Amino acid sequence: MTEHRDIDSPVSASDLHAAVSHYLASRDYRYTAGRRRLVDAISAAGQPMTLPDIVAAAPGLPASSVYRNLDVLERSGVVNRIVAGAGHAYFEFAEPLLAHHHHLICVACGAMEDVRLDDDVEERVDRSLTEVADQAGFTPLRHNLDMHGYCAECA
Amino acid sequence: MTEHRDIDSPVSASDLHAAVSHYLASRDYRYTAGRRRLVDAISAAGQPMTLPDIVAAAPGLPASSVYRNLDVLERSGVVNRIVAGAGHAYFEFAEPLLAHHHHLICVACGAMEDVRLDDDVEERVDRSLTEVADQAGFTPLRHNLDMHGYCAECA
DNA sequence: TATAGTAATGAGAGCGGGTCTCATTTACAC
DNA sequence: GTGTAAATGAGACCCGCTCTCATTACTATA
Repeated sequence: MTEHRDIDSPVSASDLHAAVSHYLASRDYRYTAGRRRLVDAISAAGQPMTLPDIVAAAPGLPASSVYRNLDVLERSGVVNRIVAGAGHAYFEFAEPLLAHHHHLICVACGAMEDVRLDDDVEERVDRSLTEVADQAGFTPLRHNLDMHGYCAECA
Repeated sequence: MTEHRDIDSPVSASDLHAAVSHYLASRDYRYTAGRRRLVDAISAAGQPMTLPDIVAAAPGLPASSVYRNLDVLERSGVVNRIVAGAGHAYFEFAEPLLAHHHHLICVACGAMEDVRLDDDVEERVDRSLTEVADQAGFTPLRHNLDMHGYCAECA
């Protein structure tokens, strides 16, 4: 299982399990074998995965358990759920475990690729959004910036 | 049915039907009574609507016809489908009929509000994204920038 | 105005991603 | 060890959405 990561991770692979364990423990969740296999699969992929991707990477895990544990991991801040369009949702590590980034989403085949923007662009977007949110009495948690189009293969 | 629009529309209410008719005709679609009622409902709401919202605003329209006609309107570039998370998708007028904008999405109640950012921020985001897309051999169509958090009522 | 021919409609069955239930198993606390 | 609570797995279930198909409404041509 090769460790491949398009986006630099702030957490080294060796610390990943320790970090996840800590996140889970802070919510009184246990870091069981099944959840460890999930984390391994997502870590090895290095890009957003659907449930079939995950099951393919960790065969034998029943769908109901995978969905439930992805939910637990999401609730604990370990994983983000990306609902891009029709079909399956995508999952990847959440921001503390993976650097802030965005997605190129192919409207033809659904492929999803991680990309980073310049820090100053990020900063300006964040400032602008926060300002607008304030005016609306909205309490920001995170923003979500995706680009939709055709990937290299579908273009 | 009061005409209420959070985001300024580039198309006046009186021209709306003419514009929609033109978009549909360019795809060899007809502007039928049912589709006209859909457009009226979305126009009156002035914010993204789910299917139950639309049926409530235009009672009597069967769900299958509404979904099919929303699909036709989307294919013709009249309407955008916003898949924000679990539950229903949201629909609103597409960019030529509604100024470019983004969304504040409440993670608690699912409410969705339209907001605009400064033009220069938009421009920088677009330039930055296009650059990154080019490097990946990705052909951009549009970008999607949403803020997730708690709305004024759920905060 | 009659007549095709084609698009649109409505009702309901069907699909599929995701969730719930519940009996069983596993892991932590004492 | 023992008691208690969490986690698991299998499958039924839910629900947003799409498909099918018979019927109806347009539209184009003569």
